[in-house]
Amino acid sequence: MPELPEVETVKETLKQQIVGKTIADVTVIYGKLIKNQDAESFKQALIGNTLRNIGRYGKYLFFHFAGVVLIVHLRMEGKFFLKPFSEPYQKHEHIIFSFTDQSTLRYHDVRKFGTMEIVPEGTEMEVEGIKKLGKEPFGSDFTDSYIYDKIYKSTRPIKSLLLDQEIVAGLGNIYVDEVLFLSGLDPRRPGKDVSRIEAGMIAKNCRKVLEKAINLGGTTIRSYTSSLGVSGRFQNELNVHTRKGLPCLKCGNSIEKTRVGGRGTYYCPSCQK
DNA sequence: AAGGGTGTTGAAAG
DNA sequence: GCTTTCAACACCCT
Repeated sequence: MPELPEVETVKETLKQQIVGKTIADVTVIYGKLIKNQDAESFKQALIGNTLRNIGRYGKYLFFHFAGVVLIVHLRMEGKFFLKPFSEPYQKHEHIIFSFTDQSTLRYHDVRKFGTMEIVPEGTEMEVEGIKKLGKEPFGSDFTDSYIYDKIYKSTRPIKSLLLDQEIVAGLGNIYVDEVLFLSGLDPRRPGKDVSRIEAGMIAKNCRKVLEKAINLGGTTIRSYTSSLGVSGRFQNELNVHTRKGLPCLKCGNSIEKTRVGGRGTYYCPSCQK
């Protein structure tokens, strides 16, 4: 479930549900999710600690405890479920955080791509993969010039550039397709062939798409189970993504699917040049 | 019914 | 450097 709007939704939901709870125990079933640390020291860093707050940057979640921060990336299919202690473990539940009030937070990840890492408080922005993240599309410094400077020399397709987290933090496959549709740009167009004006359209449409998606609780497609905070409604607003063969909502021509930078890509051949 | 595709990203290869 | 391909893993769809 993980692009910026979905991660934001998870963050907000979890904030309401578990901030203030104290960890009584941690059960690590699949330890490979944990980076730079063994399961035992991971547990010891958390047991007895109270969750103070939850933050987000790009697609990363930050669980703030006293002295340490737990950094989580959901990758392709990571989900959190809040369940009573008595509930038996289910398949694909890899790490269980038990709280002193008998509730448990369970990390569920069919493909096991997600990551968890504990770092000292205050060092979280220096962590590999985070320190190089680009700007999020909110805020006055996310401008046509910011985008243009990042792409104007590149031969890579504009879609790949916008998926690059070092350029825009938080966009993923769904929302990039939507941003390029609204901007009227062919996803295969090389970055060097995108004008400053068009870069401005991209900046504006990133904000538009992400804000709307956040307000609707994100997008839920191909979800096998309902997960905490992931009953999104933005799937009803998609213009191109998942709409192969359906009429373009702007011009009526058929939406096509192709492959750009190894990713499935939906676009309208007549609206996007 | 085997093979390609999947909301991601880092490492390896060219 | 910069760009492209592939691997990590399990499951769904053709």
